[in-house]
Amino acid sequence: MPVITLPDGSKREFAQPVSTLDIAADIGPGLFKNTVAGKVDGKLVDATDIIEHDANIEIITPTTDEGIEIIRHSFAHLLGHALKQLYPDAKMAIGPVIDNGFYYDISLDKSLTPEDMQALEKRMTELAKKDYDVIKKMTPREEVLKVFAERGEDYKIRLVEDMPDEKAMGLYHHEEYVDMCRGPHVPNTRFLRYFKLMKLAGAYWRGDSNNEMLQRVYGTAWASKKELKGYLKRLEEAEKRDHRKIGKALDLFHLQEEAPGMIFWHDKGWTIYKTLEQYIRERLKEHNYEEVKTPQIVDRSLWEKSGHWDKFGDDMFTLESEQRDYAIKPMNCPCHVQIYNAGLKSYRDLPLRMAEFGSCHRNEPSGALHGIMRLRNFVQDDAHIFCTEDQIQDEVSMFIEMLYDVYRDFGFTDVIVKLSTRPEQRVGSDEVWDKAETALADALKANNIEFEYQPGEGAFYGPKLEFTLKDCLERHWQCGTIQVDFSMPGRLGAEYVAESGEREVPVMLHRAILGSLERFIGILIEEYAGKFPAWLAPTQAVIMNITDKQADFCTKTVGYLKNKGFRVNSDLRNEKIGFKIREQTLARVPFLLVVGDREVENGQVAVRTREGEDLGTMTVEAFAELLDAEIAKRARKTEAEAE
RNA sequence: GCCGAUAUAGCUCAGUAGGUAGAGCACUCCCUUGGUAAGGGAGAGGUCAGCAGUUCAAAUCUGCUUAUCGGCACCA
Repeated sequence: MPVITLPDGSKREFAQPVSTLDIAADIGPGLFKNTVAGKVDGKLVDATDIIEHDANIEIITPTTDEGIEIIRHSFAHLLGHALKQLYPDAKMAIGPVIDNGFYYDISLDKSLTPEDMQALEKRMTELAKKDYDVIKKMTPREEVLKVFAERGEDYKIRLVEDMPDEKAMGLYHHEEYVDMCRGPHVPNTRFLRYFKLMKLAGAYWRGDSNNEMLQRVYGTAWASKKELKGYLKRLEEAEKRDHRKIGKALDLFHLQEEAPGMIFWHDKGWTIYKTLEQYIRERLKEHNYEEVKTPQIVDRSLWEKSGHWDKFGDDMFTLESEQRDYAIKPMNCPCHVQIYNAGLKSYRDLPLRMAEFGSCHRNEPSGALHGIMRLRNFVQDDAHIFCTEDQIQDEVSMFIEMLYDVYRDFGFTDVIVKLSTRPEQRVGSDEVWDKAETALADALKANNIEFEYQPGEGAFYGPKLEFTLKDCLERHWQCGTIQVDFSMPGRLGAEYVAESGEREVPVMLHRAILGSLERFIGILIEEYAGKFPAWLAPTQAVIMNITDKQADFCTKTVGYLKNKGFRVNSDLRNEKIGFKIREQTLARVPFLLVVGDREVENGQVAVRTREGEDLGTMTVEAFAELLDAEIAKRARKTEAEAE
């Protein structure tokens, strides 16, 4: 008879096999009511699954991470239940859990509309309120196939066919609706209360664009009303940080129909851009990079040699002139190899670090464009390091340090790092790949950086590290990267004279810290919600007068500060000071300087931050020092803030 | 590229029984010279994304095109 050990170490013995629900009931009615599922010897099971042997049991309640995940998963079934009632012709595909919610992919001739989504939501609520029991039945394979065949669930049958070794599947009966799942699921729909259907979208069956497109319904689900409301509120707040909205509101840039995927930078946005570029330039100098500039348009033959014409031909912008084919460069590396090749190189020249703020054009699929995060024309803080195989690890390690140092200046602490390893189609021997992958991993480990592997996701020419940042809606964007390339130097005839006197082919490391400057600025806008730290702010301070009488003093002060290299403006409009403060605050200017008769008399300015903090009155010289100090801090966080 | 939605003044948005457009903010002018998040008044501003079609009549209905948004696929 099973002896059950609970997480606190206490043991209970039962006269016959029991379920997690039975155990919960034995402990108390409150726990019984809150039992979503069980965890038997570390494995999640349905609350009704029978435990026959001695085991360690944990009871999963809605307030745990596992509990809410199960609830979300069951919401997918509830959506299926409602969908099949409203649209009996729908064929159900998959309905998994995702961050904050769930979705279900279905096949249906009719296109679902937002109104349909409301009706679905209503039906789901009605069904859940019936508090019906969800019945799990382990069902033999043949019967499962029969059930789904009767119900016309073609996709479910294909899913069963995907699991040739499984003899039986868990079928979950939601009244007349049946779904298949590994589980566990909630034992009763009373756990399914706090949710909202969020959006409709298309999605390819099995995630393959060669397959038909299904309709996907997304929902969010939570264990309590408070959490649901909190999530929706967070979403709403996050949307206010959208770089497209702020970019327009702060007059940073715009895009228009005539140049899809390409930016028109306005003065203020371009100021940020230039500051960023100049900053990186300083870092490059510190790390012994040389900077070059290469042509925008290059003859087809070079792209054929590099392999891009074959592999990415359709994604390049091409043009023809005087019976020659050209491509607008989609990347800088082949051009950098041309510079490397100009003049014989010795092993003494390596590592050779060649940087360029290279403007690239790629004809991205229309559906991929996204604000300034994904463009058809962008500039990378690109560089290529030509080195020997033995130098790879040191170079990678130095690069990682440099990258993190830069990211810290922007206040980024949450960086997702991925190591993509050899894909099926690749160049180079396994031995060299081993060496390169190990070099990348070791460099990360040496810097104490957590990372995840992405097996098979490397480029055909070598493995790569990706440094990914998140936007306001938690979408991931790759920014920094370093990639080992065994292929291109050889293809383009790069070589150096080794110590032995023999000619050898160097390895090439492609690397970028910000990635695309445009994307990085997009991320920054969302990270700061438009409140750029002083060193990046397009306007660092605005000086405003109370009445016309102080206009001259303001103009003089602006002149003084501009002379010192600060980005400062005056606001001398015939408006009340409250109005000007409001406007400049909304424009996210970090420092607002107010000048009235009192200040003029003492040769001072009254300083206020955009957060509304009063820094008191001070001399213009004192303010210049304050601003200098603020700029020098960049956006680095103190240790406490970084936590 | 695929599925769906959207496109109205500089900006944010109203405008459902088809009858040649409206608000707030911004802008211009006038009054106001006022100490830390909106002082008052007047005025100007739109080929309703583009192109076809239906109709006596189209911002409104239909089709196509373009762009944008949300996903999917892609991302050298």
